Amino acid sequence: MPLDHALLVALAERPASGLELAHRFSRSIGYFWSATHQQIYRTLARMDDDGWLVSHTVEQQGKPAKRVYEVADEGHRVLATWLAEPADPHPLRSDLAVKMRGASFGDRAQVLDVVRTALAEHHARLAHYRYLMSRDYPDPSTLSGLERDQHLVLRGGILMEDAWVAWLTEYLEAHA
Amino acid sequence: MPLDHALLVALAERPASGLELAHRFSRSIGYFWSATHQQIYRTLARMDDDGWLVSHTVEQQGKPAKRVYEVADEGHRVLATWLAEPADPHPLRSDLAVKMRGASFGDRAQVLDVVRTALAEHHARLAHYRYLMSRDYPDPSTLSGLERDQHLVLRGGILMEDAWVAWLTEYLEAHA
DNA sequence: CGACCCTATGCAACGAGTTGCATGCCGATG
DNA sequence: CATCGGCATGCAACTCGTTGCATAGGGTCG
Repeated sequence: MPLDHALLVALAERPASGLELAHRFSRSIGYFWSATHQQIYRTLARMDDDGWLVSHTVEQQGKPAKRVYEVADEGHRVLATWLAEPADPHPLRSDLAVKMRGASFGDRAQVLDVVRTALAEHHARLAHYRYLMSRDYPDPSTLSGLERDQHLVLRGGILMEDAWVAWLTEYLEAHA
Repeated sequence: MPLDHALLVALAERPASGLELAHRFSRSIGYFWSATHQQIYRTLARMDDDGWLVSHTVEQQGKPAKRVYEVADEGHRVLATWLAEPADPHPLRSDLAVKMRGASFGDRAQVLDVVRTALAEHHARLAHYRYLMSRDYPDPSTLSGLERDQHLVLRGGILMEDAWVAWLTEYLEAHA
């Protein structure tokens, strides 16, 4: 599984410590890729062992020292190779879809509540993405390279959330 | 992870053997939820042990006997309870999104090829979903209960694939 | 009839992801 | 000053998912 590669991309964008990565993954990146700090620490240690990364400790004032990782030459090679490989798209894997499909085997009113809660969540995410979009990329036509790609991935998040909102809204209307 | 519950829904719709479920999961259901036969066999055995299912062997002509599972009372209780619980939506977990974001750290032309391949795949899925839609639900307004839910989930698949196609198309156009 | 594929089930081993907990230091709050 | 929360890292145990392989019967094609 390419948590390795997601971390390589994140570290290629900017070197960071384990906890900083955990924060990034629960913010901007994390809307597209989740990971706990455990997983991140373990994976960083392994990639360091394998020579994909180099690390050094950084002393801080008023905080414990942190271990900052950056991508080594070997890591850049691994990343470039992986980027050129075909990506197999895996399906939704969504609890909610299973619940919607199975609603007639339980209390339908309760399932509709679950769907309403999920819809509110997706609305909130969509609003947050739009906020990030206007804050970070007010003028998309001027972007290039890394920033353009980041912008386009955020754009994908918006399209996905739009689709979720449309879907759940349709579901609720059909059961109104 | 709710492979358990996905199987309960599938078996509540219609009792089946392990292999039949594996086939269903690689066809209609599998577009929204993938599972290998291994996983299915193991999970069925555990659910049977736990009393969620009852099973009996069915002799066949010209084929080995199969073990058909159906949902027991306990399984129906578990399913109804689970259906009423809130569902936490987890994010994309998409290799492709990571590759698009990291494209500037590799050979961009190759990444664009990867994206083109994925786009073709999503186009194909979309066409297949539309085919299933017109074949199985030619007149959606007349549906009710289970069939209506199945229809709405397929509809969700179409909306998701639409979003993917739009996203990848935008990405390719931005890098044209 | 031998090779091969399909049905049908399953074991074993591994890798990935989750959960709970532990450590140690610092700063702030009461 | 004692406690609590945040920073920073990590161990251990568990579950979930994947991969490779095994078995055993039957059908088909050259």
